[in-house]
Amino acid sequence: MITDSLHKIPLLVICGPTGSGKSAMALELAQQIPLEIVCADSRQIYRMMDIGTAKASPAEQTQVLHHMIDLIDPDQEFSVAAYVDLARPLIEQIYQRGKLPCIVGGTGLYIKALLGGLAQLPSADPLLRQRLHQREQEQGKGTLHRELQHLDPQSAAVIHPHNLIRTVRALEVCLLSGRQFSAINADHNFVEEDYRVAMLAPDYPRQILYQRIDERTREMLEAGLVDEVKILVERYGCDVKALQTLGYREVLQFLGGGCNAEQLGAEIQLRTRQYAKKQLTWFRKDPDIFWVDSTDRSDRVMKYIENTLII
RNA sequence: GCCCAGAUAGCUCAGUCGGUAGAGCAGAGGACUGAAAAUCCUCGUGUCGGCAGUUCGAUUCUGUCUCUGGGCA
Repeated sequence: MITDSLHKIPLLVICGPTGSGKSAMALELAQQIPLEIVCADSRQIYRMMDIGTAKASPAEQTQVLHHMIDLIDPDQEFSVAAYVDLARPLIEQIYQRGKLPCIVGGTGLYIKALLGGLAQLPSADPLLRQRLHQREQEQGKGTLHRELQHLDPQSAAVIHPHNLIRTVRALEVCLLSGRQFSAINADHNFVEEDYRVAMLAPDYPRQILYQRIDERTREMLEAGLVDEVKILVERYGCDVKALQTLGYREVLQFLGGGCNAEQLGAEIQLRTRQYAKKQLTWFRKDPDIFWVDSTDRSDRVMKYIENTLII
């Protein structure tokens, strides 16, 4: 058993809410352990979205190699599955190079899928989705959920009728695979274990975290977030999904005259704090995460990493 | 100084024809398997501005005081 686990690739994961200093923690650890960073961030995937996603600076990217950023254009579709497919070989290669792969990011689902694998589900079918949404519009709210109740009662019981996006996805899976969404998931359940994992998350009192977020938002606006959004809109219009990103969405409103400059800052800060809270909900339930007190200057973290990863 | 309108949850306000109150937002908690920075769910006791009066009973009616708008001097 022990030898079996030693055959697995060691993986350091730094997760946690936005603004908690995950990247800083990774860069600091890189000075002690040779590592390469694999971002787990659903928005840093996009090119041209640098300021608002707090992407690592060019200087930081030369200091330590970063992967899984700037992969696609803002008008392209992306998914957890694509993330896992791209990240897994990368992790393997980093390990072959004699470096420790270090996952850094706040997209909980991406990390979960990377570590636990994904069920054998059919991938997204934009046309089918469009048709389903249209049906909901034409035949009234609740139509799709009732349909799901028929095809997959278990999923319907778990997915709230108001949650259209998840209802559509469940229906999509049922229709494309001929099997129940709930049944395929039950077969899998995120239980693959391909890596030896140590998970860290920077820990701050909620109030301090919120202060950090407020400050970082100010910095983003000073750094030209509004101009970044303007360029995106010029090139891709306002309807691309990437512009539904926290911060970008609010700037879009501002550009449309929906609020003034002061309100814009306050609005982004508010929404970012709410997002951080949501991330905390996600990560808190993971018992494997080692929450690192930001004031802790001891070598506890290094010891924890060494013991867990056996490196 | 006079007249009018307000004062109710952290904020904006609704309401109680007299039986101690409720929405939105904020906040907190939660769900999450190819859109996840998305999407969705749950949670509302607060001297109803102070004091006095009428009343079995006042946040509600009356008086008065304080404060905040607006108008007139």
